[in-house]
Amino acid sequence: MVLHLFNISQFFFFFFFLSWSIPSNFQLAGEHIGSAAMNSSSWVDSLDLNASARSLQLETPKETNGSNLVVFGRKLSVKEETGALVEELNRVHEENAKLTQMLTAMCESYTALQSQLRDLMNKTNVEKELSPTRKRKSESGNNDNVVVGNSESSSTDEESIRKPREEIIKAKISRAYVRTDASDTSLVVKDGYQWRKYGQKVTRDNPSPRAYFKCSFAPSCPVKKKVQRSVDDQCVIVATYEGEHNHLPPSQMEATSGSSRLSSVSAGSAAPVKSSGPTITLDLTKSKSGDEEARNQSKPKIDSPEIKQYLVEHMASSLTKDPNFTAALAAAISGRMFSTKSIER
DNA sequence: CGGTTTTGACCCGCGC
DNA sequence: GCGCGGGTCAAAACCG
Repeated sequence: MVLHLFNISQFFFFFFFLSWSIPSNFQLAGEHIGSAAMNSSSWVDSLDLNASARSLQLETPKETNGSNLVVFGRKLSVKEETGALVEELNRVHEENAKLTQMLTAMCESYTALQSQLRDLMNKTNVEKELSPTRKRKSESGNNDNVVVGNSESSSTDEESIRKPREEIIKAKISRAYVRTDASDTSLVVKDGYQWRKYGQKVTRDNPSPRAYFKCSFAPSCPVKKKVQRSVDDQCVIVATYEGEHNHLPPSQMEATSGSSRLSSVSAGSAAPVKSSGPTITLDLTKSKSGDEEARNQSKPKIDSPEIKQYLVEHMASSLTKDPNFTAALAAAISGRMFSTKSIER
């Protein structure tokens, strides 16, 4: 019975710890989610789950001590327990702060590395894409964005009047390169969003067809994407995104189970068939301010109640999937029921 | 039955 | 003006 009391206190301690530690972590995730993309929630999960597991583990010796006191020592043990919990809480909080600090440093170095990589890829891409002859205006428009969107400011008034909408869209063009199996003919890039294919064309400069997609939330969401295999390397799919989503991904969980994924989600976890190697993904934002755009895309979203709601739900689902947690929860609840019954007597 | 994909037709800008 | 080529539309087919 006392053992169950300890369990229930662990249970509440766990939630207290969770509610204390989560906001700081989430805020941190919000600061860096632009660079870390969708991975941030996963480390938040693992961090908290590990911490909770550790806290449970650390308290197990007390159970044996408490069980010796049985009935008349209950009040005393609860007091001791409270003191120990406060102590433990302080310790865990300190540890959490340290971890947060480490994480911040890690995220900063990650961001720096990513920007370096982006610069490098932009350089090589500009060299590569400026060499072939450009016939179509739409493609040259993309290249204008490669040259850090100079055309937007330097373009003539006539042009801007003629195609104002296009200019706006061009300002938000980004590209993603996804490595897939060459035998995989489907032009599917799983990026967490749902797309509706509305056309396919064989272009002149590339034997492989180009597929045109609109966001499934269209017309409320104006985002489009073009997907085509690279001329140089048939294993590489080039996805060109136009515009910004004004909503959350329908299911970010689905995005992690695809054959080829955007962002740096671990490549080997759930891609049994199609991926021939590690998925190399580079978000080459071609607009004037690539980093700014990435931040703008992420920052307002992480602060929005939808994201918070999603993270809470994600957290809850992760917890319920954890057998240790469910076992502890069941034990705690049953323990609570038994203890209250015995107190009533 | 509703949503998605396919695919030929159409539109539009550009170069000649 | 005409042809070319990229982008889009929309009806039919397909699918769960």
